[in-house]
Amino acid sequence: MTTKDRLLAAAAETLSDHGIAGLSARTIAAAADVNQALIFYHFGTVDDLVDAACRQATDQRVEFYRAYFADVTTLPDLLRLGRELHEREREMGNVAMMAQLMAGAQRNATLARAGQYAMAAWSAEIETVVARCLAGSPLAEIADVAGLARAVSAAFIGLELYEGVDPQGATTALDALDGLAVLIDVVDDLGPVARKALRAKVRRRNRTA
Amino acid sequence: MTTKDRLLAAAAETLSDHGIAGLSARTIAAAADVNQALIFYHFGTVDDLVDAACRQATDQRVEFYRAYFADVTTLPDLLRLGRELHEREREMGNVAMMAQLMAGAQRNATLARAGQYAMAAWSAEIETVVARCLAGSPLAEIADVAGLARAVSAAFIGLELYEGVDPQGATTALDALDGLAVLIDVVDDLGPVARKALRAKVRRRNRTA
DNA sequence: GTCTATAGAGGGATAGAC
DNA sequence: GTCTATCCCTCTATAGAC
Repeated sequence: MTTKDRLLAAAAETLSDHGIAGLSARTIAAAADVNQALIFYHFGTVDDLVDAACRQATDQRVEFYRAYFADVTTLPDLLRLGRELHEREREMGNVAMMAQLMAGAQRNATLARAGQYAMAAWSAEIETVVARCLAGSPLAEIADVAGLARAVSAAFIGLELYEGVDPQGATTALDALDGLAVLIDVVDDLGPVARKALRAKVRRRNRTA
Repeated sequence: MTTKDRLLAAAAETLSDHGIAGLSARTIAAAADVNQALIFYHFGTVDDLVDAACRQATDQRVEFYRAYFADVTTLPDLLRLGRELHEREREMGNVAMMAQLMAGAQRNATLARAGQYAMAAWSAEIETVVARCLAGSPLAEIADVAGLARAVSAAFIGLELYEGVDPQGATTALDALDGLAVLIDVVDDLGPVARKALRAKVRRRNRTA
């Protein structure tokens, strides 16, 4: 493993372990067991290192899940995978890394670009799966899949942060969202008359919007 | 306005303006136009000041919206108020403050308590309104209102952070969530037979959960 | 590529005058 | 309560030896 790779891995790890407020060239170098000056030799600035590290970490995790996502064709399956992804990435610290990146990105142009990249990568992945699961359901006509995928990604970040301050509350929140899954069945079980009325309602809404 | 009050206001403002990474006794003191040493005289540590500031700011905003919430009795009204609240608090920087607080709270016990307090305050407020709006609807049987209120609060935080890195993406995300509102009508328009089937389905799910 | 050393700025916190 | 001055630490970044 090269020094550059050690630094990239350590930067992502430090971001999730110490948060954006505890991130520094020194803390990253210590985690990588690398001389502090090498950060500036290899990456120029700390921000540029963090930028590269977050992009790489995101690419790796999205790539890892691509195979799992490919198997998902129904919304209940997707919900299960979503919860599994939440648990696993929580342990891996990847969502935490994203959350801290997003917090730092609010007033930092370099991190903002990295944050946008990471959100776009996850959203695109989620979008294709949701679109596949919704094919044939009346929900496909109701939902803006691209927007929904972004909303889900953003909500993940918020839930991760909430879990950090109130784990019990976060569990009840996730359970409540799970519970809403029956709504999907309701729409899918709609008879032809009700479906037609629904379609008309959606059309009316889209015209006024 | 006393020095203490100036510091409280400046701390909340600095947190949203500079982020948790740019927060320091010196930046807060500058924003308050107050001598830096007075932070430690009045609050002991910077964390304790931020803690008090976030609690006070949250109390004030929740109190401000209580009257608006009291008028809301239907879910469409609630959605409108939610979006209005989102816009206004975004300008006021209150959601940004919350988001930065939550990011800092992940590895800081003092901020974690403040974060938990703020989330609980908003969630409690939202919970009572949602419960009122759902009264009489079959949704009341499906939804865990307490958990849902927490999920909504957490999602707000995530959307705020997302908006900071990709405003356009955040708008499509919010629009997509708005679009799902027709699902509420679908359930409310269900006939008695479908309602009974839905109730049975929910009971079955709750038994296995 | 990697190391030590250090410049120069900014950080939390305290002492002590007023 | 408020001020100045200061201690001592950590920060980013660079210079220069190896």
